[in-house]
Amino acid sequence: MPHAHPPLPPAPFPAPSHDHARCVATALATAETLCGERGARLTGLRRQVLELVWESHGPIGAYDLLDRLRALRSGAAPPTVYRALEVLMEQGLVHRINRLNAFIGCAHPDAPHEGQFLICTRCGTTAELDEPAIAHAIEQRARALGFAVEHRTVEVTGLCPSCRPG
Amino acid sequence: MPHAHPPLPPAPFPAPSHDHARCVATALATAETLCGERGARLTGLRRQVLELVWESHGPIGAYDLLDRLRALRSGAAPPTVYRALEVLMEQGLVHRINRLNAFIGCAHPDAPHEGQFLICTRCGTTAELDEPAIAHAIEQRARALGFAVEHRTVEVTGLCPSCRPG
DNA sequence: AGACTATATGTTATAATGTTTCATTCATGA
DNA sequence: TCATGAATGAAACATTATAACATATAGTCT
Repeated sequence: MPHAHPPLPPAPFPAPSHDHARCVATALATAETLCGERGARLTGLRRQVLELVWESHGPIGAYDLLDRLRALRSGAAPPTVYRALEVLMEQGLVHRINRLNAFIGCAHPDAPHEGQFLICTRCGTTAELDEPAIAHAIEQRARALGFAVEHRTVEVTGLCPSCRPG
Repeated sequence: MPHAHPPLPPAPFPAPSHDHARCVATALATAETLCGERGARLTGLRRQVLELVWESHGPIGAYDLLDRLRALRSGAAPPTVYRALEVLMEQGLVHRINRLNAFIGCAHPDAPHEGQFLICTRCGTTAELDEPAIAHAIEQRARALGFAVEHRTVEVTGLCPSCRPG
């Protein structure tokens, strides 16, 4: 059994009608497991924030998260959200989309990585890729210039299969 | 003479000691020419802002620009800078680095394009690439997923040749 | 030139995003 | 149980960006 893949994450662009509650539940369960293995603490607050991030179908801003969090925790303030997000990002459970000043649940949190994102400008649905060809193309050119890569940000906007005409 | 290249822009990572005043002068002259050809108006203000952007060796934030601009125009306010930057970006004379909330002069303003950036985290020097292999790797994967690309953001941090050890 | 028009800039206020600081609470282990 | 460090609460503040409206300037037409 050379390829014992873990259960596959949702397809890059899930059907608009998919059972998103299930995505959320799976993501939370995975997060619990990973944090358990790592000795990281997925506290009530962090779990709530992660759940809110996942409940959004696309990237969601910190202040939108804050609004939603306040329904659960009346005293929530900006640092409440930002601190939780910081930990979640450290654990690779959430990614930041710089272009949008927004956050999204990581589709492949098992191993640390930096995602590559395809962001639909119409419906907001965002697919996370982890495409070696892209990373290699960047790495190769950087190396040729003597540049030692630390972090790669790849954020692509456009129209997802459901939104594009034709 | 099949390849009548325009004068080459500075190498991706210019030596720290290079004559930057010359870079600035060249960039401004090019901007004048391009705007003239296009019927775009490179006003005094826009020219000043473009010059300030170029005078910085790396990406520079809008409020840093504003501080410097105020030495030239006492009444300058945030919109003064942002509006100038907007026009300069429309003309492809300046790029925005989302990761840094900062702006940088475009190295190849002749044709419209989206740059790919290698940003040194130590000295701030930033190289602009326009590497088809990177764009193609992204394009190909997107196409395979049925995603129609509009804009590509590629921002890579790391250490430039002058700053990296060894 | 004079009047008209569109563009550009000045000015003030405000929105949106993100951080610092210090106090308090909570979990954990000696 | 008490000491410790981590997590959260709470208030203020910093940074980045835009909205709205007034004024000025440049280009055009007659």
